[in-house]
Amino acid sequence: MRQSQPGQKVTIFDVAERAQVSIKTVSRVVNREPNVRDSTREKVEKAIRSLRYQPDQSARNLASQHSHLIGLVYDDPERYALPSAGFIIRMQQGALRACRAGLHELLIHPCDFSKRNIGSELRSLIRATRLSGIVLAPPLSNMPRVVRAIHSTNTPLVRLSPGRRLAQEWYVETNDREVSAQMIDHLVELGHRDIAFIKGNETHKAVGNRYLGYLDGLARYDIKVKNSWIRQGDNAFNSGEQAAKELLALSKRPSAIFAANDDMAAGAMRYVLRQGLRVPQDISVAGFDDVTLSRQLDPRLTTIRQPVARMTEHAVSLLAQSTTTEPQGHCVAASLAIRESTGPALHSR
Amino acid sequence: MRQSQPGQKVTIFDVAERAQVSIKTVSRVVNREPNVRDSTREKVEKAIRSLRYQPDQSARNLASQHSHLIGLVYDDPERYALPSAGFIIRMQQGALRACRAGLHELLIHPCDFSKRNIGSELRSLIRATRLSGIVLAPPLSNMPRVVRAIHSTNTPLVRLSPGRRLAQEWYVETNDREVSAQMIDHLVELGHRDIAFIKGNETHKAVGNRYLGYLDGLARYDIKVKNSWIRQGDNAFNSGEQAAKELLALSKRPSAIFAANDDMAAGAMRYVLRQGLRVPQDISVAGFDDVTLSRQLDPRLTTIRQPVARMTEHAVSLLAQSTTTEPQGHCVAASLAIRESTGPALHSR
DNA sequence: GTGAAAGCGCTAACAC
DNA sequence: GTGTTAGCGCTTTCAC
Repeated sequence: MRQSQPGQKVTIFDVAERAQVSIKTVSRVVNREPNVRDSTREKVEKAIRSLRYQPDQSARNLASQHSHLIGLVYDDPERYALPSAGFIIRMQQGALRACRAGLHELLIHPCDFSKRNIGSELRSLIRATRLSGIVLAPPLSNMPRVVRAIHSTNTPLVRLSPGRRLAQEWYVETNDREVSAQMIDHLVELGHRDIAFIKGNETHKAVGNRYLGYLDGLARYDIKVKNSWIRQGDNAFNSGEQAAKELLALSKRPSAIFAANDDMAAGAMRYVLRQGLRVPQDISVAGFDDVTLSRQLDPRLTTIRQPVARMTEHAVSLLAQSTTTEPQGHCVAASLAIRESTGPALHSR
Repeated sequence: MRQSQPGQKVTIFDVAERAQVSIKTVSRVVNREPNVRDSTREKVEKAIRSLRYQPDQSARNLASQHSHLIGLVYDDPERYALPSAGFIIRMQQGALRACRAGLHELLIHPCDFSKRNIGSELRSLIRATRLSGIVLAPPLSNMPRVVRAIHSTNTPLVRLSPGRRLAQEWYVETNDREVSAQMIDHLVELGHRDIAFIKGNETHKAVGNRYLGYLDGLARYDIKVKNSWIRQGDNAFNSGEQAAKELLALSKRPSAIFAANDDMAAGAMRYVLRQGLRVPQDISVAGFDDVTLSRQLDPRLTTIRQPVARMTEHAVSLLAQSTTTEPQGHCVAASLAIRESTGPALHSR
């Protein structure tokens, strides 16, 4: 009858009474702890179902001294034109998936990575909410100051795409370097050997790895690196446009342009098209990230799909084991998304 | 000395002792309650600062019977190609801003709006986390089933862009209809009178209002509505492309196309350009939403900027007053973002 | 395997 | 204005 009284909160006591056990046993069942006889477990589960019992998070948090809250901390895109929105959403999706699998909730905490006191901001967040664990996204995951601040609170931390990985730390990364080399494979297969590269912002180590992958790829085919075909961008659309402008102004033009991210690739492609050249007939263009935009461009952009959601999902699930296991890293492989912006090299046809 | 012992948690008792008051007084100060003498307040605040006291959320949640957690519930974009990512990010930004101003944290809860049991899913979320309030985004905010489920839990709810507003309910909306009419003003000023419209998915009432605004705008200039110039889309890029195809096949073509959202406008623009027509010289195109994409198209899309962040921010702050005040609605005005995809009508030059 | 009792750190109700 | 006391609903010892 209890369950039919709405407003009356069903507590662990009600379940215990109904199942004829102690509250501790109910607690064990709820928390999937061992040392419960199967028959007892079933009895309790039945009581839980019939009463529609749901443990009160606040109470369990207070008693257990942690919040069952996972913090997802990333750079605040408010200052940008939101190019990273898709990235953030995918992180959130992955994190939420893992949170639901465990018994966690997700707290999002965007913050301005250029701020001085970001360390104390996070410390204060952690103290107040007693975060059970933190997933830190790049570029914050590359900032020693931030990482140190979190470590000082003893809160389990998993870093996403950390630049330099320290020993004894949890992290999840992707194979930026290897997959970038694979993009070169793809271009070479199409007959390209004159491949330009637009570098991204070097402070983000993972982006730097893409450049290394480009070099790896060229080396694989004994293609000589040509410095004038390597331009420095800053991850933004405009810098891609600018880089393409410089590349097209060269006496010897590349037949393909590979940019360290999609925004720059999009910028480059726009410039190429505006010059009256065709993509991919005259010049192939490839990016990295597979942002939403890449599918909406005309032609649709060949790019590399980062497994952002799966990385973040994995990060959260690592957090769950972090109290019992030794720190470990994990790599989730990215994959090529070959679309219309890359095609056979001119000379090879 | 206490504060120098890391690991030792500073509690309200420590502060009370340090300030020579009772814990209740400390609690009053922390919660900004009245009935504290200024001198006492200062004394307590000083103690708080010197001990670096931070109230424990879990404890306060348990005692106060609510979580200080605001739930932001929206449709899960996982099924889409993430066109709505920017929208979601902006909602989150606004919500976070208001949460920080109040003493709240933000819980995000994307969910699949096509799922049957979404009502019980939310009820269960509410029971478990004791959400202090919910902000419900469209299209969920238009689903009676969902709204009813939340109301049944007595959790304060503010709906974003609710289609039909019920009496005695909290909501925040924008002036879709009026601002759509303003877009017509803009086009008419450019000399257009042959203006087509691509309708969006009608289940989203706010999108329907954009169509009404289109009609309002035409009426304002005594422009006769031409049914063949009104096409039905489904909010997706492809449907915009399709609509443009149909429009261009007409013997009498419109000189401007206004779509109920940016994705459809982008689709339309792509088709127009692919036909070898120029935008805006031959045909003007306008959208609605100001998604990131709209600024990256070539030409950049004239559109309408929804104050999503401000709406959501306002919604969260309404939640804070919801226990003490009568339900009320609020309207945050949208504004035109005039860019390159609209220009003078052909005949007028 | 299971249970009893003692908190977790705070707020709420009421006394002063 | 301020303090006292009793919970909030659970987890954690530790005993059996």
